[in-house]
Formats: sequence, structure tokens, C-alpha cells
Amino acid sequence: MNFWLMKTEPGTFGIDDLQKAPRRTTSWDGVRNYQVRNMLRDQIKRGDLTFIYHSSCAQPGIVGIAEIVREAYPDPTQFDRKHDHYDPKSSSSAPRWLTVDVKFQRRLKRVISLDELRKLENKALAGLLLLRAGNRLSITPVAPPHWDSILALE
DNA sequence: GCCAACGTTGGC
DNA sequence: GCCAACGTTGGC
Repeated sequence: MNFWLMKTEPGTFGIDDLQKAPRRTTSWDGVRNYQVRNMLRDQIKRGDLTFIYHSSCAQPGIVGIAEIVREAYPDPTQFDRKHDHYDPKSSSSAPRWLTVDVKFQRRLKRVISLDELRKLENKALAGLLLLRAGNRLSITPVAPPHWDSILALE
């Protein structure tokens, strides 16, 4: 089993929205980066767990945990002309973008802030991709020891 | 294949 | 709103 971290903007879709979604499950659509697409396609498997991370907000940080409940399938928003994430270069016969379904598992007892994670970036969290300068991937892998270290902060 | 221009992300 | 750090695009 693998561990991940998925970023989302709470103003658009946050942990509250995930918790309130039907079956507490949502399609993690809108990924339009090839590196992340390849992760969705090749590495993110049913049963994997992911941190839900809030970005572009007052307190950026990890807020909860979700489970991957459906593996990669074509992201329907790429075909929807009216959708922000519409991609005219993609086609249903050769879909370019993928999504997975994630299901709310639990909130953390408190938000583990980016600040707090940074304090450990030269220690327990050395190498955590989220902390890499200029990291802009919306999904990043989390090594098991990092996963445990982060949960130990809770 | 190079690389400049441009767009996006995301913390601050 | 600023801006650093990228990824993408497209001319050549």
C-alpha cells in the first residue's frame, strides 16, 4: 500500500465538501499535469491512503485522510466543453487525463500546518516532496516513515 | 532540440 | 497582489 498527499483549495473543494459528498466520495478530477497523470495511471491504487492538504488559504496544512476507492479512469471533465478543465486536444478514444475516486476517511484531530511540517524538513521529514522548493505537483507520494512522522504530530 | 515567452501554482 | 519556481507551448 502506498501513501499520498493531495492538495486542494478549500474555497473550491475542501475536506468539508468531501465529508458532505454522497457516499463521502468524490472524483479527484481536474489534474492537468503529466507527472501527476502518470502517478494516477501507474501508482495510485485502490486501498492507498492520502492526506488531504489545504492550499491557497489562511492556514495551509494537512487536514484529513482519505482512501483511494477507484483506480484511474478517464476524467470526464476533459470532454465537457463548458467545464473549466475542458481539453479540446483530448478525445474519448484517446483520453489524455485521468482521475481516481477518493473516499473520506477521517479528519485529523487538528490541522498540521505547513509551518509545522517545515520545522521537520531537515529531520524526520527530510525529502518530503511537499516541502521541496517550488513544488507544484497537486499529488505527491509520502514515504511510510514520513506518513508515520506526520501522524505522530497529531 | 533549443529556448524565450507565457501560464499556473501557491505561499506570503 | 506579488513573485519565485516551475511546466508548457511554439517558433526556429
